[in-house]
Amino acid sequence: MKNALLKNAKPRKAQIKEKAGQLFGERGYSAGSMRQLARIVGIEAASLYNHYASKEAILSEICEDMAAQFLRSIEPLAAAEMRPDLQLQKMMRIHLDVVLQNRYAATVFFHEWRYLEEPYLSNFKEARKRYRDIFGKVLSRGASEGYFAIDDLRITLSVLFSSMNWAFEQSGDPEMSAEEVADRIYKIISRGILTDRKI
Amino acid sequence: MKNALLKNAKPRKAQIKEKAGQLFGERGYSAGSMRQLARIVGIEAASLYNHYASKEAILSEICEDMAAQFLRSIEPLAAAEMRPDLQLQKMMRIHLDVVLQNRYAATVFFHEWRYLEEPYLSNFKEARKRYRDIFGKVLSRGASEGYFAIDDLRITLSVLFSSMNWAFEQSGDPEMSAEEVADRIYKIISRGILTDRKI
DNA sequence: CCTACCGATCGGTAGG
DNA sequence: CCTACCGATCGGTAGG
Repeated sequence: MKNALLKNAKPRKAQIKEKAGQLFGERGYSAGSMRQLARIVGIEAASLYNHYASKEAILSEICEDMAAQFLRSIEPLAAAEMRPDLQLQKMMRIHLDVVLQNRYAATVFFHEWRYLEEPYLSNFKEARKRYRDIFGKVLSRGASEGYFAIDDLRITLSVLFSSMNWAFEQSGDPEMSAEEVADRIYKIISRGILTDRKI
Repeated sequence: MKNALLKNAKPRKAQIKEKAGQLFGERGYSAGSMRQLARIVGIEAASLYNHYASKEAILSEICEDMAAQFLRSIEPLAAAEMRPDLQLQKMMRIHLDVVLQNRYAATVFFHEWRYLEEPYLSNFKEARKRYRDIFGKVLSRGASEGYFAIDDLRITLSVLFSSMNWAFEQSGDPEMSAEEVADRIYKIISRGILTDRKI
């Protein structure tokens, strides 16, 4: 009986969230209206408010979901003991896998988080920092163990995440798997594009 | 006499464009209204339309300006004959210099161009492609001359531009010069972060 | 989940 | 460059 109630309530809410991710990802949070969202979902605009208290509540849930999924996916691997270069490569594969499997929500997560208000904004930034620090820790350990030469951790992290988060931005359809893309980016960042040839 | 007329007309229009870059960069194009812009400039909203025909006209001019400045800045260097690795490094310095000297407009250029409508959108994309191809050509030449090892040009360009265009995103104030940042990114992309140590 | 509706704000225009 | 104003649309609420 409780199940029956949830069965009616949950899919609609999840559907709203999914379509909102699509709408906000394609048009942007500000430009995508609740009426447009309602039309996509197939209900009236007012009915959206039976599932979410506000437009921002939808955005914050999308961002929180993505933050949780990124963290949940990376944590087992972050705790593993392995060579830092191999660990970094695997973490990049996982990160890009999460991005590719949530392309719309990930776009919102990367682009639209700035429309969050407090306290959502601080929560978001904190989760993002925690995630970033997990990668930072691997880089630091790799440096102290002699695997990595890192001049500036902040810039290295910036290059790492920029490369990963915008890898699927331009192309409409991904011709490559997340793993392929991850490995190609990993190769560039780990070995560089210079050959050994010296002139 | 003609000068006197221009002297009154031009600064106000340039001021609107500058403040619009700031507004659209900070709040986003959709969320930044013409009334907010008017207030920042210090005139009434209706008066903005004496200088620009529409909100989108302001956005398109900001984007066109940036596209022109990027192209104009890089072209002399792109035509020079020099070692491709050194050429790439210098081009990265120039690119980041343009970004840093136009932080707001560059933010709009990177984030808000998608709100352009035709024909502005196609013009924008074409200019961006031309600029991208200039870097692509240097990479290709470097590869064919044995300086670079490039598995996938599209991904390499994506890593290159993502790294550069989001380098100043997180930090409020830039503690580093454009040249310093460019050189650090260049080092990562050219030599990688791996040491030569083999296990 | 819908109908009916709210005040606020939007981009933009007329006319001076 | 301003006052005065337009229709459209916004996020959201009341009440059932």
